[in-house]
Amino acid sequence: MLHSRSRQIRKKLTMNASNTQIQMRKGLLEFCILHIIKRGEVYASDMIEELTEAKMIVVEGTLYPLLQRLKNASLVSYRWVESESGPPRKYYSITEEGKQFLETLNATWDSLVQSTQQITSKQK
Amino acid sequence: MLHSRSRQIRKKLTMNASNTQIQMRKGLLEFCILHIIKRGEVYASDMIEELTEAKMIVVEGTLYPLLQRLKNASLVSYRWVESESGPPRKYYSITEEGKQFLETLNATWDSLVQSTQQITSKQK
DNA sequence: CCATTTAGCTTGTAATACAAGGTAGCTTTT
DNA sequence: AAAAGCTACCTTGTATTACAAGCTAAATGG
Repeated sequence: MLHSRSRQIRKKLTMNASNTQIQMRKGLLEFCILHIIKRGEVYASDMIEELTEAKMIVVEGTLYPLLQRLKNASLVSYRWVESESGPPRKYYSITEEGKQFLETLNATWDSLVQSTQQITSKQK
Repeated sequence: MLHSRSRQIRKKLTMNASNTQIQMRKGLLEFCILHIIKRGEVYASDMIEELTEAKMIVVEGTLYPLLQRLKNASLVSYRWVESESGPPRKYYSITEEGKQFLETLNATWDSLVQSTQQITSKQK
């Protein structure tokens, strides 16, 4: 077998609180990252820091592919910036297209929160 | 080829508002369905009706597997009930375990909303 | 030169929603 | 009674995303 290196077998997580959090987070990260980038040029570590402060967990293996998707969709752009202490960094900015998309995401999120509110607060 | 029957090729949807809504909804349906079932015995069409009223779109192909997952996790149970106009229905109820799980989901959701609020409302 | 840190990236897996079908029971129409 | 229609439940294949667990390369410090 080619990939015989010990990759940990992930436990099945269906219907478990930790998995539910992961599932609920799907799509939300994209929204949050766009908001963070919109506030000003940032690179990956800045983003992770901001998200962590807000208790929104994200790991690098999630963030980098997400940034690539945003870039491919022309919602963000980046430029290389030399660092004073380490390898160069990709600093991201939002594009006009990204700002417009973010507007629709705001509406999507608000609508979703409202729907959920309506369903979960309804009485017998 | 065995499955040569014309199954519509789904358009790639990455970074598109409609897909984002789908992604954001992930995990949320489970939460909403548990809430609906907690309020009293219901069958699939009742659930779809309630969700649709709240503008939370869901199709049967999503709902039935979800109900099976909830059942397998012992979070809900069901009994067959004869209908006056059509085939029998599965009426679902929440279990004790389901109620407890729902409590943790409430916390997960609240926390997620708060994190998102913090990130998306922050100023420069 | 070598170890460490930092930055960016890749691969394989798992979970969920959806599209687009299908089967079977019951009712209504012909 | 047969055909047509509706209702309820279910299945299969695909797409998307997040995660675990790795990797490479640049810069720094000893």
